[in-house]
Amino acid sequence: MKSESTTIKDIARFLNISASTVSRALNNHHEVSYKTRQAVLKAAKKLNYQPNALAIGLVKNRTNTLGVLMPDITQPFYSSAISGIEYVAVERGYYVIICQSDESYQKEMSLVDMLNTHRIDGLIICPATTTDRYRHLREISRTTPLVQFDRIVDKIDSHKVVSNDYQGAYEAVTHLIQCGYQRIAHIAGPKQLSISKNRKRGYLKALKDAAQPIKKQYICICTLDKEHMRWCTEKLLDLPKPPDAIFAVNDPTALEVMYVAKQRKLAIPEDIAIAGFDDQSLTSYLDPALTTVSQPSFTMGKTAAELLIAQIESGNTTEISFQKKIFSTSLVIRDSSQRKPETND
Amino acid sequence: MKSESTTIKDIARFLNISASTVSRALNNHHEVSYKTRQAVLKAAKKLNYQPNALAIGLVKNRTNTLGVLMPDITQPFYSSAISGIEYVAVERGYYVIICQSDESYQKEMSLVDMLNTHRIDGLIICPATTTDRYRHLREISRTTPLVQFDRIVDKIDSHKVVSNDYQGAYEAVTHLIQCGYQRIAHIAGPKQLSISKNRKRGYLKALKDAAQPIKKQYICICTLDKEHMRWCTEKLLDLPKPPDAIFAVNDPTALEVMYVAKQRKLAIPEDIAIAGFDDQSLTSYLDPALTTVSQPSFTMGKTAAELLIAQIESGNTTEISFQKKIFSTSLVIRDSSQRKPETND
DNA sequence: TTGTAGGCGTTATCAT
DNA sequence: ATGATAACGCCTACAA
Repeated sequence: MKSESTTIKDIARFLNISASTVSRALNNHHEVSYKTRQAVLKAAKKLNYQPNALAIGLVKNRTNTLGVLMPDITQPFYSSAISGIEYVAVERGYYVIICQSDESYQKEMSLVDMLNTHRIDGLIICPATTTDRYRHLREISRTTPLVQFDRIVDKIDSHKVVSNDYQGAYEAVTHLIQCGYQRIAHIAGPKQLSISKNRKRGYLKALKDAAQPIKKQYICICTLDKEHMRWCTEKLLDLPKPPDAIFAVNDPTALEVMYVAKQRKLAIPEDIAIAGFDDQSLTSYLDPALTTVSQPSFTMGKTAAELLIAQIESGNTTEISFQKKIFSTSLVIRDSSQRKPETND
Repeated sequence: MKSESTTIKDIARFLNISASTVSRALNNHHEVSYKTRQAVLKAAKKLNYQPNALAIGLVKNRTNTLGVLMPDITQPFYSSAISGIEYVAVERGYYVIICQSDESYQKEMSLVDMLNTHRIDGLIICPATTTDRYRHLREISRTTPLVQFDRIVDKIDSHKVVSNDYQGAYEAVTHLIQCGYQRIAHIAGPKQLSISKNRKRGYLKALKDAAQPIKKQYICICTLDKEHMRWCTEKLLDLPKPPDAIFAVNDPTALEVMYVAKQRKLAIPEDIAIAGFDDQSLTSYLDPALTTVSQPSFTMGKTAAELLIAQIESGNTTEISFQKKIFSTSLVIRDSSQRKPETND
């Protein structure tokens, strides 16, 4: 079935010229006569010629292909970032191979391997929640330009693109405090993730700055499994003095908090306020609409691709100075955190 | 940067044997002594050998790679299908290249081209809304196994995987009728899409079977742009006799209907009922929770991959008899369509 | 069991 | 301006 694709040799034979001339004509090498170029292009069209990227990659040692490895492409934050990556990739003549690790360290490693094997020109990666060893990153970064995205490992040298998780969390929690909530809990992400650490730091600092007590039992470390998100929520709500607000490490978690709260017939935001992180597209349609920290995911994706392509095309001549781009977040205040919406109106 | 990857020649030199022996050892060719195989494997590990998929693909004319081309990977229906595809692909030793057309015919064509150029072994495709010519499909299907997914073109020979759109729509509209709604409108998808046609047919048949009048002004053909979804809703609600229920061609559309209805302070489902199609993950969190038609997207993806791989591995010996797998849907009744929830309790 | 040689489709170098 | 040739990394007859 895959047998009869035409090659430059076929074109050459068809026109009674050499394969190298055909190759040159196809690649706009200036040293080929207008006439032959036209003939070649015409023949190529007629014979339905499709270049073989494998062969080209083999000789050029370049594939014009970027790898993108994300934990879960169904999450709007990632899919929006992917759109941003694709946007600049296409513009710059690169193809994109998208992969998802499903938050599995094993799958992540095997995918990095396959991407390496496919000789991608560069990789944008956001590690899985379960990834706590980084040899695969360090190794691929020695041979392939790498950009770390969102969840990063500081000690690994590469460009990095993140948002200001610390600041975003700080603002969200400060907002809750200003709304009068007194017992603000936090469902945090796995400890090894940079975003978890930074968002938790923001949470703690906000409490501290407002002279609110920090209580250990109000902080729950979540694996980010759906089940565990609910379990954490239940645990918090079952405390003798349950929290009156929950700041969740991300929107999927906030959603589960809301689910459990509704099941318990708690009024949101009267009995309990909820805030998330990400600004996923549907959060504004929820009841009540979710207060959350918005990240410029599309722009972040674009930036990651730009850094990556720049590094690829730098030719590696000089030592690269790696950049860490930190994007500002913005707090989106909606109904899930405003105890008395529209009273002073 | 991409220079120093080790090849089988390096291993051969290292061990003072020939490259072909190394190749055989690496591929478990039974005619190689246990001793040399062990030595080769050890050396491969030590030198950190990574096979070059380009070279292998070039000689084998097989890449062990499947292409997946979807309109929009952010929609849960598609991303869930992709997960299903990946699930069986990984199991069977295939890699998956995911692409999205962003509902653009141009992008779709150029992506098909690039996938072809990369010599994928097979393709699973769901065409863009704007795709109304199918030469690219017909052409790639002549050289590459193809599975049409969800939105299909009947006249193009290939395996097909769809859900029973007609039946699903019929059941949804019948449900609305049974709930007592009298003026049921339909926001349909673009005419060229198979799913639009079939869901509309189901809508019409349900009205007919219930002896409800079919009114042209209650049917709105939508491009599936967000703006146009809202515009269609506005148009329907502005009718002298506005509908008391709207059946939307998919969940994103239903969401926009809900948005507009809420803006107009219409009570759902008292003033107007809403039903969608897809059962996207967040629809159950909405206010009110959305009645919708659920499709087994993950299983559909799995099936598509299975059919594709079977065709790839059939060796094309005999003429293939193409299958059309039609999956049953199931109606998920939630609050957006039940005029008096919890009254008889 | 192992080595040699040729080829997969393309580009690049060197001639002509 | 064009052609011949080697090379990219790997596999596979065929030969030894």
